[in-house]
Amino acid sequence: MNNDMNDKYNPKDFEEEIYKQWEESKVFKPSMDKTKENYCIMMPPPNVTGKLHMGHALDYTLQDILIRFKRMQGFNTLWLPGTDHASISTEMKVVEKLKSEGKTKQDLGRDKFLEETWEWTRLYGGTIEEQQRRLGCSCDWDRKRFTLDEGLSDAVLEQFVNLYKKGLIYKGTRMINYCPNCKTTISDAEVEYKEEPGHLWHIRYKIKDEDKYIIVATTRPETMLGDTAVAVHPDDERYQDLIGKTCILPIMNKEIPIIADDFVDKEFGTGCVKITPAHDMNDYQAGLRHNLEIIEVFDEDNKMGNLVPEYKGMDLLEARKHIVEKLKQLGSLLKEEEHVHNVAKCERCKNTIEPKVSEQWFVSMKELAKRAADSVRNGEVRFVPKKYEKQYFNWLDNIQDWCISRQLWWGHQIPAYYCDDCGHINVEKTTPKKCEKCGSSNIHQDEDTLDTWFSSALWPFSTLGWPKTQTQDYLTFYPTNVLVTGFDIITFWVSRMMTQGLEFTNIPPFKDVLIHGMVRDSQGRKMSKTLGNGIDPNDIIEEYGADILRFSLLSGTTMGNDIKYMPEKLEQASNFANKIWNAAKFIKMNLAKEDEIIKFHKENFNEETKQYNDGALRTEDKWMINKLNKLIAGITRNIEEYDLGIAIDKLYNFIWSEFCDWYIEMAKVRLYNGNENDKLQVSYVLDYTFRNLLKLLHPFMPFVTTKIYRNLVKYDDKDLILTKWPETPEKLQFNKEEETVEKIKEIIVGIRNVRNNMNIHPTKKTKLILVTNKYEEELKQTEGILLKLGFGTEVIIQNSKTGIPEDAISVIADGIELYMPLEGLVDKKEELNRLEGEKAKLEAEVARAEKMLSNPGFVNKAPESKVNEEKEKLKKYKDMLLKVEENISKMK
RNA sequence: GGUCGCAUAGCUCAGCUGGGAGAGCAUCUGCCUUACAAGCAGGGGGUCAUAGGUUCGAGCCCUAUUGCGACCACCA
Repeated sequence: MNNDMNDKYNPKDFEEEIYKQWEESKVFKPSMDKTKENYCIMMPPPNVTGKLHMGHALDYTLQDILIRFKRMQGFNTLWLPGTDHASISTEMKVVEKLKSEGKTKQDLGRDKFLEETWEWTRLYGGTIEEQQRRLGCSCDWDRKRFTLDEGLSDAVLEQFVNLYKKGLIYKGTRMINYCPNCKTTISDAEVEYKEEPGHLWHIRYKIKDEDKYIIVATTRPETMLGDTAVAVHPDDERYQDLIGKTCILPIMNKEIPIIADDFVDKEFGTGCVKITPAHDMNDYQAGLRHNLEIIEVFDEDNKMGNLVPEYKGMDLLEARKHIVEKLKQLGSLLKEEEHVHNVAKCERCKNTIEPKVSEQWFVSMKELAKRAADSVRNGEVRFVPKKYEKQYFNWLDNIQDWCISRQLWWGHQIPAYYCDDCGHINVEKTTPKKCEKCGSSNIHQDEDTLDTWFSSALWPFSTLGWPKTQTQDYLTFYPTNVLVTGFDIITFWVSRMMTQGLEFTNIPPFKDVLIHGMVRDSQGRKMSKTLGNGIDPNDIIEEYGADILRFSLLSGTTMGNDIKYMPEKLEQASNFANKIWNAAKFIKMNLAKEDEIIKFHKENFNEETKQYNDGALRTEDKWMINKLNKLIAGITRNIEEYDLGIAIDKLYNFIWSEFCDWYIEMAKVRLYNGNENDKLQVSYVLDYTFRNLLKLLHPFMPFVTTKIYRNLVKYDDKDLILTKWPETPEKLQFNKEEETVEKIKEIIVGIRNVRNNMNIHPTKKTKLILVTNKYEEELKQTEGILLKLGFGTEVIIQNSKTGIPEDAISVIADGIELYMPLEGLVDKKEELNRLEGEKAKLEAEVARAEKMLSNPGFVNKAPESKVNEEKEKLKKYKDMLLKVEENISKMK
């Protein structure tokens, strides 16, 4: 046994060291044992330059628990880590850095910029990996992947070329979301909407050749320069006479048509909408329907264009002021009212999105999406919890084509090559020498790169070698077993892995999708940089240790619900770790010799029948083992069903209450009585039970359990991480002994209760006189326990109440009466009070049971077992009530 | 606007297919009992949001209402 457990629980002493040992001894790697079932999880790749935050910590903890559990169960497990190149955010960071040096990315040129960015990722890229190690992640670092590494880039090219040749990728002119700050297009999924206060301006446009006006309402008057129509609802009685006429656009003094289109909401504003097809999604669609001209008001840099020279180059908000002023002067502005509206924002940088008409690359999603949705609908893939299916279906059923081209350099450059002579687009994995159509060698590659999620979508199989499908890893681990991620990423990532996985491998990339909630602060707010309310998991690991962080993230949570992060949980977790630590110290200190314990096991446990020899164990040992077996079955089922919060709380309560508070206390009787055989026997069970509890707890708190496990009896050389997950032999059942000890516990609690009530000091001990006709044998076997835990000087078991002093304090249990003679110390009045209280409780119980049993509905319709249960309770409580009443009358 | 979720002890939350309301923290009382005062023992505290319904029986199932939250769509 190691000799290093004398101090207090201090995770700093061993967490990093243990992790290093694990990593060096390669225990995280799959066994590749072909006789075993495979189990694989792909770690959602964090941004390469990211830092570990609470959401990650939760995500990785859940995965690590599942992986460690399956590994212990003997599966051939792979947990594959890696990072994502995160095109926009990484590029933005490098652009920022250049800016601080007074440079732009154009100054450097593409190649130089990419070099710079690689350098940047090398500089900041290792941070999160180190933090994952600190957290205890048991992933196979040798298989680590990066979305821009060679293999994954090849997979991306394969994907693009393949989809293009099938016609599922196309280049087209559409209205897309453009972020003026990131200077790139983004997909629908990357847009979020935020309510913002603004204004609604009512502007009148004169009807041509008439002395009438049509009034439109707009939140963006600066776009009016590009208006090419005014629309009303076709059924709107107010404007029937105007449909088909034209009106004069103020400032531009241009004639534009008044059209009817049913996208117009009659109720909103004036019921008339100005149509600016170049700068609004709906207007664009209307423009297409009515064949309207598309006039761009803004230039490339999102400044005012040259429609009105006076405004050229102006910032948009600046121009808005000028235009509103101008409209006032012209008498065209009728009203300006406060108006709260939803504004599209860039998910990455929070800047306002500018809808823009532009030529981009798209993935045609309809068919792909249908297949992805169906495979969840038909049960091939299961969401846990199920409620998140809705979100998934909602997205896929209403999907738009996916804009995948980005005006960025950091990422996979689009493998499309344009012929400068004939204009043909060549799409190939490698740079073509000649145009496939005209043979010209004047060709150039598309400047744009692909959406980051285009490569992430392949993660479950590109990491295993795809498009090479004959590799051992691919054949062994694909499809993966479970994807663990937050609900916020279902649309971005889960749905895309599903569509691409099904398209390219014909199998869903995972069987289960485990969705967890968000980690919020103690007031339920999102953790954010601007609020400054974020809790840094690295600080917690530093101060409390990884086990504590892991426990605190799981205890008292339900899968899929948000987690309010309470700092108090850290205290609870620390206390728990400390409790286990102390229990370990106690066991280590008092245990019989190791070789004797091993010998005891060999001599008394039959490996074939999985049973103990008669007499090998005492009643309380059997109670402990029986309860342990039930726990093992429960925890195993909980983990398999992803009820990890329930599992850890069960373990907490079991270890603390059943094992520490009861069994260890009972064990002291035999440890301290000077009998070597007793000591050996109880040592064996202490070690056996604790060893199994550590196994159950290991996936949740891997470090402290490993540290302690190394101090227990060594049956073999296996470290805890590789030991076999406990099983529950069906034959090893001690239900009767369990019942007996529960009965003893009931008596002991009764004794403590009474003593506490009467303020009897622990040093004042009493005779314990037990009256029973039912449990004589059981009580004899457990005398020692009663004596120690019941503060007894002597245990006397008898069949009748003869010889018991009248003023003895009584504890009445079902089938057992206990009397404690306390000569003179008893306050008769107090005791009578207490007994009256007991009596009232029992009377209530009797009344309740009688009421149920006198209800013909219950007796006739409830299951027989329930009725019998109630009958037994009634009998029991009536019996106890009788005894209490007897004692009351005796006292009086 | 559409969809979904949540409402249980002072606080944070559990509560499996309906069968006597639980945990942690906080609080109160008594204990330095040879693993642990980061502890031990005991106690108090809940018309399970509201109103109906189904049922012999509802925290749990159904309907409506109220309050909170999330996602999607988006109204110029």
